[in-house]
Order: sequence, then C-alpha cells, then structure tokens
Amino acid sequence: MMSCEQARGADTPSPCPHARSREGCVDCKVRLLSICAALDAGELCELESLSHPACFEPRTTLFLQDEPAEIVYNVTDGVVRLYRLLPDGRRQIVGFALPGDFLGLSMADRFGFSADAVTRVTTCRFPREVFSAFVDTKPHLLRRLHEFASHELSLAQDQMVLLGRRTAEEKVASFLMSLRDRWARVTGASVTVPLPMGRQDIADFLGLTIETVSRTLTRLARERALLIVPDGVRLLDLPRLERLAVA
Amino acid sequence: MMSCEQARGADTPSPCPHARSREGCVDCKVRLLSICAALDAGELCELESLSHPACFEPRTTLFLQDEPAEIVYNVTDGVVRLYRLLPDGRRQIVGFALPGDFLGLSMADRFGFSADAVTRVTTCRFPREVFSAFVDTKPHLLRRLHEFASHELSLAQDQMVLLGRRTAEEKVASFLMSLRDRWARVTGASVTVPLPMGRQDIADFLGLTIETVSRTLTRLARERALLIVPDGVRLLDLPRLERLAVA
DNA sequence: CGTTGAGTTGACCATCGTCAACAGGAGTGG
DNA sequence: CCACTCCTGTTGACGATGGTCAACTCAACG
Repeated sequence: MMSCEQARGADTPSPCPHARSREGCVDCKVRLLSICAALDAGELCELESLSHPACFEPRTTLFLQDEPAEIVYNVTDGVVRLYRLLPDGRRQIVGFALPGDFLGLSMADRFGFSADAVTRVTTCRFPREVFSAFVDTKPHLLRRLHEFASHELSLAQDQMVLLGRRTAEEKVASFLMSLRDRWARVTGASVTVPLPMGRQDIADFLGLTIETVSRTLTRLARERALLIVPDGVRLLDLPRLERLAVA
Repeated sequence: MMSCEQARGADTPSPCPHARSREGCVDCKVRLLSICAALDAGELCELESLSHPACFEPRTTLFLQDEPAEIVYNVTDGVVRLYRLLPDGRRQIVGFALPGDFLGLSMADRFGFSADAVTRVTTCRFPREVFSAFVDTKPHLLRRLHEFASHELSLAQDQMVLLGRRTAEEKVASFLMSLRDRWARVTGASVTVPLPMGRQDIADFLGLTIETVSRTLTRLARERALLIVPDGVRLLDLPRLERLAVA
C-alpha cells in the first residue's frame, strides 16, 4: 500500500507560467466557490497582494502531516488527496480537495494530515501568519472560514457513517454520487463523473482494498448501473445508485 | 440495533433544581474547558444573562438530526451521544460529548446529527439566534468556536482512520485510550475509564457489533490488558494498549 | 419470584481481504 | 518497429475477520 516515491512539490513549486499574470482574483473562476466569496472588491485586492500562486505536478506533495503549517492553500484547479498514515503504512484518505477548497482551514500551527496532488494542481498560497492576521481584521472572513470548517465536519461525519456502517457496494455508490455532486458545483452537472484518482486512492478513502473497489465497479458496470470510461464513470441507473447511496 | 423508545427531553427539560441558583458562570467547573474560557468577566456575565440551564434524564433526546437548530448547548455535566441514522436503522455514533463540549458549533440552521443523553446531563442552553448575534460582537469568541470546530474535525479524521483501517482490537483499545485522555481533562488522570454508555453505543461508535465489542473486551481482560469493572474498565497493560492504539 | 434488559458466549457463516496470476497501455531502448 | 519493463487495473481461489443467530447469565425491579 502506497509504496511509490513522491517528489516534494512544495519546496520547488513549478513556475506555473500563467498562474498570476493571466488573471487576478476578480476573474478567478473559483472565487464564488471559495472562501474569497466573503470579500468585497477592495478586500479581494488586499488579499491578492498577499497571495503566492504555485502549482504542483501529479504525485507531488503539498505538505505532510504534523509539519509546521507555514503556508495555507486555496486550491484553484486540480484534485488533492488528504490522508493520514498509520505507523505500519496503512493509509486512510480523509478527503479529496477540489477547486475552491481551502487547505489550512483550522489555522493550527501544524497540518493535521498530509496532502499530495492527484492531478496537476494550481493553488493560491498564503503565509499562514499573514493570512491569520488578515482574518483577524475581517470577522466576516472568519465566519466564512468557520462555515467551511463546519461543512467539512459534516462531510467527515457522512464519511464516518459510510466507513462504519455501509457495505462495499453502498460505499462505492455513495462515493460516486457525492463526487458527482461536488463536481457539479465546479464544472456543472453531468452523469459522467471524472475519477482522476486511482483505484488505490478510492479504496483508501472508502476503507476497502483495491480489489474490492475494482470488483464492485465491475459488477455495477456488468449490471448496467454504470459505465466505466477512461478516468471516470458514467452513471446509468441513477435511481439504483441513489438508493444505494441514501442518506 | 437501537430499538428502545426514547422520551423527548428537550420539550420538557427537568427543572434541574440547582442548575442556576447554585452557581454562576464564574464558578462553573467546566468554564476553562469550554468556549467560555475565551470570555472575560464582563462578557461572561453578559453571556450568563442569555443562558437557560436545562438538564436531561438518561435516554432522553436533546435534539434530532435535520430539525431546526433553535437552541445551542453547552454541556456542563454528563455524557451525550451524537449519531446519524441510515433509513434502515443502522446507526453510526459520530461522537460522545463530555462536559465542556459545545453542541451547535456550526451555528447552521439545522442540526447535522441527533443527540441524546447517556447519563443525566446538565447543559447551558442559548437560543441560537441570540447566541449567534452575541458571537458577532465578539470576534475572539468566534475564533474560539472555530478552534473547537477545527479540533472536532481533527477528531473526526482520527475516527475515519479508526473506522476505515483498524482491526476490532485496535478500535477498542483506541477508544479506551482516547476516552481516558478526554476524561483526564475533565476529572483528572486515572487508569480507570468510566464507560457510562452501553456496549451497543460503543459498537455503533466503532463500526462493530455489540458481540464483537463484548468479545474483544473479554479477551483483553482475559489477557490481563485491562479489568472490566462496573460501568467502566481499569487499564492494566498500558504499553500494550498504547501499542494497539498508536496514531 | 417472575420479568426485563444488558451483557456474554458459542456455533456458524458471509463479506471482504489476501495472494497470485493475468491483461493492457505507456514509456524505453535495442 | 518490436521487445521489454513497469504500472495500473482486473479476475479468480481461498481464507480470516467480524457479523448473525441463538442460548444463557445476571442484576435490577416490581
């Protein structure tokens, strides 16, 4: 499980050619999804002056659990996996960050999980101390951060129900449906759900093995509930999947 | 699983004779553990004027998932179980609230889970709108709420690792160790861990069945890792339990 | 002294994990 | 261009962990 070597992306972020020059925060396509939606034009401009764009190649690390959280991240494009490891190497993915998600919500001095890029990822980064000071002058931004954290907590509780009380088939169906809903906010509704993460990532998110994930997807495909396409699935029998994914 | 009838406590909170008359917030024994520690004497007094003490008998309901969150709660004594149900009755307990814990951290307009009293529980209650308005005038209190929520999120992620990637024996050991640590903050350190919740509650928290919890505890007791006492366990072989509970 | 409900224990079994083999695509070098 | 490796994903055979079902103990309570 997880034997791959991973390049460290954070120390040498790719120059990410057009990350800043191309557009400002005002034109940012995830602004309304992200914490930034709490800011007016002037505040946005202030925040922009504090931001450092950075992008990460697939399979590079943004940060590691327990390391000092010098930097917080706003994900503007791509998918990031967030995970914790047990000493013997077992891994639990605690979430996937999509465009608009914020890493470092807690503003604690250390990261509570590790994060690495699944796809090519672009981010706005902020030195944590600077960002924290900025937040202290903007109570409505703190409110927004708190709403985001509360939403994360609710998702975490959903995931507890899934991990503790659902069968493999229900887990896979729930995962697909909730990922579909999250993509809908970013890219618009679609019955085709992109799965940029590998089967091992899905397994480590659902508390299953890669074989069980593979078998379950195959079976759902054989029974015409979905169609496996390159890097994703197309949902066919929505009522059935909905039924499996309830609550 | 969970077939017991439950009285509704919230509509008819017991008078709770000495809840307010006995002591004010200044003398509250969980003040320093709770969100109230963020307040100075004057603010505490303000908040006190907004609070309504209430207590709940064992097995009564504080509130139900998805119902409008008219009230938020500060638990001052006792243990509350927080849970979500699947339509078919499967239950996942997402946490146990101990003295000092706050229910309604998210300040969302509906509760994300149901809550009922395990022991006799005493609380300070606040109308949510009133509390929310109070928070809006006290950014440092919002900070504290946010820290509490962030801590909850971190605990939720611990629980995801536990549910997704640990064996029954590891789950039980982790549960006991982390409960011991939480009690330590409230009642002081001890190798005797009170377990006021029943086996079914523990099972529904750990993603196991009551039989597996019972068997696992019995085995750990037979192997002298712990001693089962009325309403709790005494931890004997701490190194071994620590090893099972790592990370 | 019977009833009830929680907890324990045993026998059996199913779901999912383990181990192994195989398929197919991407990249590499002769 | 082809052979080769590497990696991811799929599939099958088998087994173990933990679930299911049932019986039993015991304390609390009337």
